[in-house]
Amino acid sequence: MISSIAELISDRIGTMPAGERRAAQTLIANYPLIGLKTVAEFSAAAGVSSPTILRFVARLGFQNYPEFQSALQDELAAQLQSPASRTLNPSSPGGGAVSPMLEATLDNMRETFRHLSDKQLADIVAKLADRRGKTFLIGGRFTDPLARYMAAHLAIIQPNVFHLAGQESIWRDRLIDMGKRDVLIIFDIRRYQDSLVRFAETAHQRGVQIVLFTDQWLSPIARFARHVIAGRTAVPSAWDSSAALFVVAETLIGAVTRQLEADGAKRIRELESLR
Amino acid sequence: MISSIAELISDRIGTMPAGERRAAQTLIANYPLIGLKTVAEFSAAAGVSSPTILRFVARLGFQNYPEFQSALQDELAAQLQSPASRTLNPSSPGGGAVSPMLEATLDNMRETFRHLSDKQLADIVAKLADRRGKTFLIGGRFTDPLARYMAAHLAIIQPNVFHLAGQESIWRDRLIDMGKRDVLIIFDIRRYQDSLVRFAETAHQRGVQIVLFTDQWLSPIARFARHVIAGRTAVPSAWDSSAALFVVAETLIGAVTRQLEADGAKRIRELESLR
DNA sequence: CAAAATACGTAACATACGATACAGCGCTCC
DNA sequence: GGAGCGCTGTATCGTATGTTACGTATTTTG
Repeated sequence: MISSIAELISDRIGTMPAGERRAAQTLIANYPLIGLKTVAEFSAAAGVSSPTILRFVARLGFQNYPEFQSALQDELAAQLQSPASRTLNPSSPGGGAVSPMLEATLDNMRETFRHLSDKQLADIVAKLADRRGKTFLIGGRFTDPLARYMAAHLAIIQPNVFHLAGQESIWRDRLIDMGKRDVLIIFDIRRYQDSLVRFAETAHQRGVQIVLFTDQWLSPIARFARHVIAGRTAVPSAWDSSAALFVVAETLIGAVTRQLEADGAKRIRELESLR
Repeated sequence: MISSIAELISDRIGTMPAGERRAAQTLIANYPLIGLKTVAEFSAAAGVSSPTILRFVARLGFQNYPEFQSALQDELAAQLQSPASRTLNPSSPGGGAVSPMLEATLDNMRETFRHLSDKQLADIVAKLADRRGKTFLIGGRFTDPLARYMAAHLAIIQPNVFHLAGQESIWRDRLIDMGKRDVLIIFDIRRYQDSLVRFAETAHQRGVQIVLFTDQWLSPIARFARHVIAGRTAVPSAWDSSAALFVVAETLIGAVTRQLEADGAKRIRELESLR
C-alpha cells in the first residue's frame, strides 16, 4: 500500500523518462519543500522545463499542480501533528534489513565516541597540527581507502603528508624517511594484516609516533602505538563496518583544520587566497 | 531575539486590530500550513477578508504575501532538516567541538536514510547483484576513497569489478569497455568535478547505467544517472562530510552480498571454502 | 453626542502562475 | 538505414492569485 507521495515516486520512478526522473530525484533529495514552491522554481532546481514538471505530477496521478501541492501539504500536516513518526520511508520489516544496518551503525558511532575522551582526541590533534615532522598514512585491505581519505584532506592543509600505497616493498623503503618527529597513522581492523604489523614495528623502532585506528579487539599494532582509536565495527552484515572509524577520521580532520586556523598558519591563509 | 515567525506573531499580536488578530490566531492554530495556502483559503479559514490577511502579513514586516510564504518555507526547511543542532557556533577551537560534529553526522545519516526508500535501494541492489555486465567505480577528489572502499568489497563477491584510478585520460580510455549491460558507480559531491561530469556524460551516451552518490544539491551528473543517492554532508567543520554516503555504501555492500548468497552464487560458496 | 479616525470588506485590476499546443530531436524497432 | 514513436523544450494562452482603491461600518475622542 502506498501512503506517502515519496513512496509513490520511488514506486514509479523506474517507469519515468529521464527528464521526469530528474524531477523526481530533486524532489526526493529536498523533500518535500521543492514541491511547495512554484513550478518555475521546481523546474529550475531540477534543471528541466516547466512542462516536464507538470507531466511529472500528472504521471503521479494528480489532476493539476495545485492538487499535488495540497497533497504534499496534507502529508506535512500529518507529520507535524505527530513529531514522533517522522519516518518518511516505512522500512519493510521483512527483506529490507536497511534500518537495522543503520541503527547498528549509529550505535557503533555513539559507542565509539563514548570510549573516546576529548583529551585523547585533543592530544592527537595537537600532535598532527604541531608539525615539524612528516605525516604518513597507511591502511589495510579494506581500510586503506580511509587512509587515503584522511590523507587527501590533511595534505591540503599542511605539507609533508604522504599516503603509502602500492606493494609492501614500496612502503618499506619509505621507512628510511621516517624518524622521531614523524607520525604514522595506521588503519588496521580484523583480520589484522601481518605486513602492517611488521611495518608498524619497524617504524616504532625508528621512533615514529604511531596513531592507530583499529576495532574494539585491538590490532597487535596497539602494542607499538602512541595513540589508539578503537572503533566499533559490528553490524548485521557479512562485513565489518568501518563507518565509526571514518567518522573519527573526519572529526580529526576537522579539528586539525580548526587548530591550524586558530594558529594562524600561513598555509591556511595562502590557501584561502588561492580559492 | 526573534527567530521564528510564530514568535514574531505572538510578540505583536497585542497591537493588532480584531480582524488581523483572528488571522494571527488561526495561523498559530494551524502553524504553519495555513500560511502556505492561498490568501483566499487563509482568509476563509480565519473568517476574514483577503485584504485583512494581506494587512496582517504587512504588519509582520513582509513586503508581500509570497515573501511571507517563502519565510515560512525556509523555517520549515530548517525544522525538517534536523530537529537538533543546526545552529552551532563553529568557533570553539581545538578538540573541544567533538560532540557537535558527531551529532551532526548522526543527523545526516538519519536524514539521508529518511530520504532513501527501501525500494530504491532494492533496485540498486538488484542491478548490482544480477550482473551479466561489469561494474566500474570512480570518485572525485575527496570521494574516490569511497569508490575504492566499495570496489574492494564488491570485487571479492563478484567478478568484473573495476575501480577507475589515476588520471582522467586513463579512465577515459576504459570507456571502450563499457556498454549497456554495465554499471558505473560515481561519487561526486561539491564542488562537482567537470572531469567526472564529462566522463559520466560519455558513459551515459554509451548506454551505461549510472548510480550516483552525491550531496543533497545533486551533482549535474544526476541528469545522466539511473539511480541517485543524495546524502547529507553538512557538518560543523571546514569540510563537508562523506560519512552518510559511506554508510549508504556499506549498506549496499552488505545487501548485495546477502542477495548473492540468497541466489546461491557459486562464487560465494567457493569463497567460503577458500577461507 | 457628534465628529474624526481607524478598521474592514467589496470590487476592480494587474501580474505571475499553471496549463497547453506545437515543433524539434533522439531513440527504438522494423 | 528508414519510419515511427515518444520525450522534451519553446512559446502562447487563460486564469487564478495577490494587490490596491474606495466606500461603509465601527470605534474612539473631545
